[in-house]
Amino acid sequence: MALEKGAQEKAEFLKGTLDMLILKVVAAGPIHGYAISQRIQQISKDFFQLPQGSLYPALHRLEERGWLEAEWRDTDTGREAKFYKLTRAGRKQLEAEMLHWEKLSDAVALILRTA
Amino acid sequence: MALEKGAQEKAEFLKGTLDMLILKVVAAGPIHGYAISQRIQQISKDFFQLPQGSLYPALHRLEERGWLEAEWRDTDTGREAKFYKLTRAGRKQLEAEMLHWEKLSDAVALILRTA
DNA sequence: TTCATACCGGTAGGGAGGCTAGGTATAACA
DNA sequence: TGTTATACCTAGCCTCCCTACCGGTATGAA
Repeated sequence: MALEKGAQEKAEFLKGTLDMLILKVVAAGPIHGYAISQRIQQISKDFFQLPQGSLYPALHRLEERGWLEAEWRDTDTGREAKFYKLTRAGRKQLEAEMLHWEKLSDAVALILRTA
Repeated sequence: MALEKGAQEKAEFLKGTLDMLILKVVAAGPIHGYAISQRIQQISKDFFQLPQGSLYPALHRLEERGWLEAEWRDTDTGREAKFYKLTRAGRKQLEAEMLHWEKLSDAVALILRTA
C-alpha cells in the first residue's frame, strides 16, 4: 500500500494488514473495489493510498479464499461495478485478524517501550 | 517472525517491523544476534519467536545499510560472538521507523474503529 | 467535437522480506 | 557418549505489494 506524499519512507510497508483493512471496510456493507480504496484513503485521512495494482489482486485473493463474494451491480451513477460482500468465513477471518492485530501491536508496543 | 504456538494464523506476519524491533533492542547496548532473538521473545512474553533464518539475514541487511556495526567479542561464558551496536545512522533510522509505526498503527486503528 | 479527468476493472513482472530446512561448531551436562 | 543449548550461517521458496501498463465508460470543459 502506498503512503501519503509526506511520508518518504519508501512507500512499502505493512505486508499482511491490507487484507484485514479490506475485509473491515467490506464488513460495513456491499461495496465495489474502487470505492473500497477511496474509503480506506478517506478514513485514514489520506495516510493510506491503495494502488490499484494492490487492490484488485487482493480482492481476487480474498474471493478465492472464500472470504468475499462478488456480484455485478449498478452503482448510483448507473454504471456497472463489482460489489463485494463478506461471507460467513470472511467474517470469522476478520475477527481472527483483528484479534491477531491487537495482540501483535501490543507486543510491538511492549518492545518499543521496554527494550 | 514466527508466532507463539497458540496463535494458529500462519506464522507469517508483519513484514517490515522486524528491522525496527531489532534496532530497538540493539539500541539498549551492544548485544549479539542470538541474544537479540531471546530478548525479543522474552520482552514480548513469547509472542514473537524469531527464527534464525529471519534473524541473521536481517542483521546482515541492517549492517549492510550502515545501521549496525559488528565486532567479534567474548560473551560472559567465554565464547566468541558477534556483537552489534547502533551507528549514528541506525539511531536516526530507528527514530524514523518508530514514528512511522506510530502513525501507521493509528491509521489502522482508525479504520478498525470507523469502517 | 475533442480532450481531460474521474470512474471502474484488470494483468505482468519484479523486488523485498520472512520462513523452512539445512549446515557448522563449541560448551555443558547426563 | 549423546543430548541440549549456544552461536553463527545460507539456499531456496513463498507471499505480498508495488510499478507500469492495458482496457473501457461517463462527464464536463475547451
